[in-house]
Amino acid sequence: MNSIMENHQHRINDLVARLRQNGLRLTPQRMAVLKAVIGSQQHLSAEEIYAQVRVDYPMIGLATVYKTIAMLKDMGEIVALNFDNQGARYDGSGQDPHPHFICNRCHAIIDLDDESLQNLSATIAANTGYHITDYRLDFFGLCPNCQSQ
Amino acid sequence: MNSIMENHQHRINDLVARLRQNGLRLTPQRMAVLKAVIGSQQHLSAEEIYAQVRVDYPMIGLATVYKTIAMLKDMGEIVALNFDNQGARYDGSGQDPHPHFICNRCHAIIDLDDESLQNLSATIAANTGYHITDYRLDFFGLCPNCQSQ
DNA sequence: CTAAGTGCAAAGTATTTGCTTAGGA
DNA sequence: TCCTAAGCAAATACTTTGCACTTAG
Repeated sequence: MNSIMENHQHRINDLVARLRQNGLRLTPQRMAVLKAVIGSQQHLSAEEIYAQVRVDYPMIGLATVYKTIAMLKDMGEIVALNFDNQGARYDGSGQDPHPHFICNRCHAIIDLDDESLQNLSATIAANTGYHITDYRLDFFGLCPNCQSQ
Repeated sequence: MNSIMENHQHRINDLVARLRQNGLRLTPQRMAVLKAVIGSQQHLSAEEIYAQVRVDYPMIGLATVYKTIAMLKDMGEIVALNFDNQGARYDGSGQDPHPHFICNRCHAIIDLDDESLQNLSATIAANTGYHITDYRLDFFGLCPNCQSQ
């Protein structure tokens, strides 16, 4: 078992425990949505999650996907990424807040993790007096593949 | 005339020139929307712009406001800020891309301009090979006023 | 004069909600 | 058994579009 799978297994165990703690139920639909989101390096839309979950659970409704997404957001398992156009994409990487790069041509969303950004919030907070709890940073441009076309 | 007003006047002159260049018309509605957005340090929503413009132009339609906003976006005069909930807010500051701070309690949006962020894009671009043309950075937390409550 | 813009209403998206039935604990 | 969650459809919120009339250039 590789480290990514171990990490997923750990998160699933953790999720199960926290559902029980809060009197929430462990349903197949919830497991399926969680696995779809955290099992993908992509940043899926609600429709894409829906399509993927339907492979194994053809009876699931889109509303259930949205409700489960909302629950996972509340639990801090996933993060919604909204952009100016279209609907949200969901980041299930489980990492602390991190920047993203969005390619304007192929629309890929790539997780970034640059050391120089780790202290970003602290620096701003110190300079302004705001109490910062979270941030969102997106870069837009062309990925290497699209640059060469 | 103070520097803010001079700056506004300059932008309006510039806008008029560029409208002419592109065969677009200079209508009272367009002027009113532009003035509402750039004349406010706030980051207004479409509805707020609509309400403000209606003071002087009671006949204007919301669709016209949206169409004008779209035009001003295309011209680079204003920037749309989308968040996870509700509708977009518009930044008419005319500055290069800059970070924002959003208070989770009073929902104020404040323009930031920290020196240490100026070279952010360049640093990331150098480290990753992506060609970065733009960025969006939002900090979330509590403003000083809301911290004390 | 004439093409672009306005204003209205209708259509589109993305997401949420209400309600009845199903199914975990 | 009991109460939360699923599934469906209807509702909502924001924004865009189509079209006949108006108006800036």
